[in-house]
Amino acid sequence: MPTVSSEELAAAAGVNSAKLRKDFSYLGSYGTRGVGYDVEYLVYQISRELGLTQDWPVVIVGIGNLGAALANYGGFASRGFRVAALIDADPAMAGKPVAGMPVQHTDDLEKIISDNGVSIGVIATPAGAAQQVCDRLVAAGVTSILNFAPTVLTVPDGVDVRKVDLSIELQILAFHEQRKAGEESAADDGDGAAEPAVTKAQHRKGPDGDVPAVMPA
Amino acid sequence: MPTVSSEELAAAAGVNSAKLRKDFSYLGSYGTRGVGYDVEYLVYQISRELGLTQDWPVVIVGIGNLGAALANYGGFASRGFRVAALIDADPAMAGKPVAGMPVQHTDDLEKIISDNGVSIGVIATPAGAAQQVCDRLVAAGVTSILNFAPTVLTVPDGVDVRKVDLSIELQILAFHEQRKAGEESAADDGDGAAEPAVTKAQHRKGPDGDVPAVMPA
DNA sequence: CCATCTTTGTGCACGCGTTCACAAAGACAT
DNA sequence: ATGTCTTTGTGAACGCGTGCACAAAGATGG
Repeated sequence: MPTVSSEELAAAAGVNSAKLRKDFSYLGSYGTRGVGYDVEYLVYQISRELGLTQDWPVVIVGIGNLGAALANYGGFASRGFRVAALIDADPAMAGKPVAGMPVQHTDDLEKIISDNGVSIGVIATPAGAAQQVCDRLVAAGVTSILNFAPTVLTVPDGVDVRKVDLSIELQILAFHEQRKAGEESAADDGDGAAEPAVTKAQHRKGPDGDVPAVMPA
Repeated sequence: MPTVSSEELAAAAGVNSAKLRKDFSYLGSYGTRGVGYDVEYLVYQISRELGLTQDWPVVIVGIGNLGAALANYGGFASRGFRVAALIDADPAMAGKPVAGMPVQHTDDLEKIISDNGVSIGVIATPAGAAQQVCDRLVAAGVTSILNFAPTVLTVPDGVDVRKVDLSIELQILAFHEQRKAGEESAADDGDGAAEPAVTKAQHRKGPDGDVPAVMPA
């Protein structure tokens, strides 16, 4: 029986082994003292807790470049997601195959949701259409929405929304890039993690008090 | 002079006003006691600290659906990013316009990076090509990489990498969805934030000890 | 010029998550 | 069976971030 110790896993993941053990204990993944964790059992338990063993039908609304990219994305299937339908408002798109699947028209949205028992919807429409699409998804029974449109969606209680802003990650990189350029000496640890600008305030109200210490010249 | 108080901003953002004031103090954004913060000055300071006032030329490598979607994404320009070039390995793509810009061939990658002074690269290639592209970007002088390919990239010290996994957000939604379905009674607070599975361990090593309390039946 | 009022900036305390450290548990050898 | 060795599971301590509460600062009015 192949096993791993919390120490090995922690080293591989770069975290503290005690924390890892405590986290596992929350999931009830009992290991064997003196041996470690049964790999296969552990994988199964974590997969199950994360919902990876379940089949999640999703619909993608808005089949532009992004929608098509999502439809083709291989990572979904392996995580338990199944693209049940592609929906677009453009009549010219209807029937056209994308990722080996015909695009359906927005008119049939409610029927598609209901027929496939979809509870998760992905919105990849332009900003202007997002709220309207969202409302229809919710009305049709969708209770979780992943929003790629640059709009903040309003939803009733009980519906989860997560917004993906493709430029935020880029901004974080630019932020670090700026700091690299600003202070050539004080080297960044470069672990890629977002970190607070300064650890301790360094306020001076003196002559040049309007240029805070943390700012690049 | 239009101003805002920390109290107003905190209410709008849904956070504690003291925390907001403390955060601002780290940036050196001095407000005026009895009045609040000068809106214009505040916006400028935060923009500057975040690097929004700077011009960041970026290249996008891999102009498939996702690359094209990124090239067309409007959110970049408004955040200080400028798409300096689109690069693809397919000779058939070369010269073809995407988002009003001709796609260039991978052969010219190094020259493009250097000519435009690019320090941030976006990888939207298939998984197989990502590491190779990454190596060339780094060798050409790129020090920050945004990776959309489903691979973990290896880079030398001093280079920042951020990986965007489009299915992670979906997985978080599915996780909550699963919990909604599992325990109809114990209602989720529905704030959309990721939260720990349980707040306190509830271990029992009894007869049915292999079914942890947090697991759905 | 003084009093009053508003809002900032921050010391301090609280609470939560992480880490330490160890007892308990099981494997394995003798 | 008994002892030793390894690794888990977890109580307790530590550290850090958040929130409270208040003194300081400046505006505003009499």
